[in-house]
Amino acid sequence: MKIKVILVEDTPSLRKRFTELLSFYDDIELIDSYASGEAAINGIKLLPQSRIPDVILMDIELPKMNGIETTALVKENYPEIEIMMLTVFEDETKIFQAIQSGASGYMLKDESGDAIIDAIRELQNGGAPMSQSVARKVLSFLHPNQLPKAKIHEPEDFNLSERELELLTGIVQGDSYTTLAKKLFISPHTVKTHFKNIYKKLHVHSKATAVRVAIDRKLV
Amino acid sequence: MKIKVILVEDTPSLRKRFTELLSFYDDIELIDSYASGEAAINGIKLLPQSRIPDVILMDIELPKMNGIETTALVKENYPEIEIMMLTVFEDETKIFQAIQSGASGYMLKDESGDAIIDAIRELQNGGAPMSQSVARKVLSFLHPNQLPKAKIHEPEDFNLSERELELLTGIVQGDSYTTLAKKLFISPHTVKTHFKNIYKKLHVHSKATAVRVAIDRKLV
DNA sequence: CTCAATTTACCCCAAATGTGGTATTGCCCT
DNA sequence: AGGGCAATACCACATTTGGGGTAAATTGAG
Repeated sequence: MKIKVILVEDTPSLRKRFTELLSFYDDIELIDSYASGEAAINGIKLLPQSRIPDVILMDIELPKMNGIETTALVKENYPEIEIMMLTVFEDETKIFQAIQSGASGYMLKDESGDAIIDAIRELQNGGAPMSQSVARKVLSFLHPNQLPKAKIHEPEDFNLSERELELLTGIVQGDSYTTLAKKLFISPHTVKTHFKNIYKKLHVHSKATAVRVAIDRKLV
Repeated sequence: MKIKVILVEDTPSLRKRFTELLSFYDDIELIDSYASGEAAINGIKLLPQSRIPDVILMDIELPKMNGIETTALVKENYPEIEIMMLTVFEDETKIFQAIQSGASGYMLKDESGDAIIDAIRELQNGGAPMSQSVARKVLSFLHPNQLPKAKIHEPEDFNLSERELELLTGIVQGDSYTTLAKKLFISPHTVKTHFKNIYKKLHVHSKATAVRVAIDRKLV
């Protein structure tokens, strides 16, 4: 029995690449491909029972309804379909949301064709294929004490300065004032000063609430 | 440069199996093997800098000090060593604790030799190799809809009691121990006791991290 | 009924945090 | 040249927190 696959990808060149890739393997059958989440949702509805896919390759960065929302919708109606996210980004938030929405695989688009094919098979087989760096980040979600520190910010139009955000990120990741001071090569006094200012700007009075606000407002 | 590996495994037959396995690959060098956590801790201390391993293969089921405790100790002193757990069980609690203790790989012992070797390479390379079923379970920790499943299971030591969840909700909302005590009509001492227990279950050591974990894992 | 888990409560003490200050340096902007 | 602001650093002091104990009453399952 071939693994029935559906592709959701808006970039024509990538759609072509994956279509060709899948056609090479005779244990895999590409049922259909769609350029948007809406099209996929509607398209799958029209399929006869025998054509319901086993696996969906889902681009995260889709126009309008993105891959994460689409995944949530698909899983709602077809919980047995396995979904593999495809993306160029290894953004922690996206990874986390993708998993929450019901995806069981998360591969970066720059993986080799072989890796993608293997991942499809593994997914079908009950596994959870992830690109190496993604797997590490997933573990880090469960590992409060040493979360990855990467995090590159874009436009900082907020009240908080760059530095303040850096400090805030630190405490969200569980650092104490002193460890934060060591990490940033500044005095613990300075860290305290920064937090006094951060607290004023966020209108909070404790680390715990600062963490809460930071996460809620997606500051970090 | 060969990948320097240390093996911690108490079963002689398995120690033999892995020792032989590793000897077949010339990009991997078995530095030493130990039959207990204590021996490993002491042995590693005596190694010259140049012989500090890159990877430790750690049996979970060790006598006295188990693999999880040993891992935590090793990572405390050598955070750069990558640790791969080896076990016959795919017990959710063990998986969770292993990750918390600092392991980045988790392979079942019945994997093929090739799979183990690939996993060592992947670990060294920044990945997080996991047996298929383990990877699925890891995702399930992050999947809110499947979390209740953990509750059905055995004494999962990360399952907070009703009351504990109530307390946790309090601090996520910014309460201090004392205000929480007033709200719940209990003594501040009791609040402290609860948090000591909550921290143990969540494997955290501060309000800030507790808040982070609570939100991430959708406990509140 | 009995045992285990939960919830309650207290002691002690070290460490971390929150708040009030003041002050210097360097930078951008006008 | 001067004003504003971000980043740095320090002092002092009260409060909160974290971690080590111990131990009671209550509840629930078997």
